[in-house]
Amino acid sequence: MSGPRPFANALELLRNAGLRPTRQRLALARLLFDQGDRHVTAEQLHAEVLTASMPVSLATVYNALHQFVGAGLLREVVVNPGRSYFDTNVSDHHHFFLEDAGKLVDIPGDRIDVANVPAPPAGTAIRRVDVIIRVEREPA
Amino acid sequence: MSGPRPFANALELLRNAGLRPTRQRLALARLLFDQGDRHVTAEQLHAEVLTASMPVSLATVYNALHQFVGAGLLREVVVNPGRSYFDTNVSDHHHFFLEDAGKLVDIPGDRIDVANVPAPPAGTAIRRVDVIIRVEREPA
DNA sequence: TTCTGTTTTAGAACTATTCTAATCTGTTGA
DNA sequence: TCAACAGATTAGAATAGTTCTAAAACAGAA
Ligand SMILES: [Mn+2]
Ligand SMILES: [Mn+2]
Ligand SMILES: [Zn+2]
Ligand SMILES: [Zn+2]
Repeated sequence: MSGPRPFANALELLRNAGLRPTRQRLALARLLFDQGDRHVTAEQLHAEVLTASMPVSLATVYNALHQFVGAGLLREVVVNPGRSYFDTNVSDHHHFFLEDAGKLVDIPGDRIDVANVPAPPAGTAIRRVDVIIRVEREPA
Repeated sequence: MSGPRPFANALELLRNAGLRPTRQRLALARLLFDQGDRHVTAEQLHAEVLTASMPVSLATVYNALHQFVGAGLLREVVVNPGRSYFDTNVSDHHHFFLEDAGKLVDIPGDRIDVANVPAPPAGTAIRRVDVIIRVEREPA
């Protein structure tokens, strides 16, 4: 019956991940995980945390993002050269990429079938399958 | 019965694309299109053209690559943040990405079925569907 | 508290790419 | 044949995103 308990969640999240719950990491974790699924860039998150009047350096934002990826709390999505997106949805799913707006939109994993995938090259194993559907503003 | 005629092909290719057949563009087109399908980075291609003792500036390599993409002779493949690959195979196909080696391997378009693709967000149209299968060296 | 290893930080460094503006070249048509 | 001119090339500077460095701050243990 009680609502979400943001602070406790972030604290637990970091503890579980074996990361010291510093002020900076708590602030970033709350911004990332207290809302629904998100796709953010490092600079976006940095701007957000400053706006929330919790100054965190950009280096710390990058450090935290990579630690969160390493802990399986985030995944990195590559759609654009020269800019990474970090995705709070770590379940099996795919993406629309709205090129004009630079926005990612989730496609649930079970809404797409990737069938007949050939065997990977000798000596390699599949780590992940990414389907990116690039969409553009519809011609009028 | 005659073998391939590289020079004539590159010349024709550029003419068809509405691009002046300069020495630099001819050299780059030959390197790109006279062999089978290729996936190169700008720096790789630059190194190749220098080795072929045809000095071309890096700026020109980038200019030409983008012009070739615009003309539909190449497609850009994004798998890594901070580095673009250019693909001479412009037919409908997908990729294995060997993360350890930084190499792309083609998967013919008809070898993969992407089914049940949901409708794109309102006001947008699908431009392209990219399937990237990330593989890693198999654990021994 | 004090201590110790971890984290944060400002700013420098780095990498891939793009830009600038001066020079050069391919093409055209007199 | 050769100006003339638009288009192409170039070296080097600039930019953008990210990573690195090494010094200061901090969290947690004792
Ligand atoms: Mn990264
Ligand atoms: Mn590009
Ligand atoms: Zn997602
Ligand atoms: Zn390819």
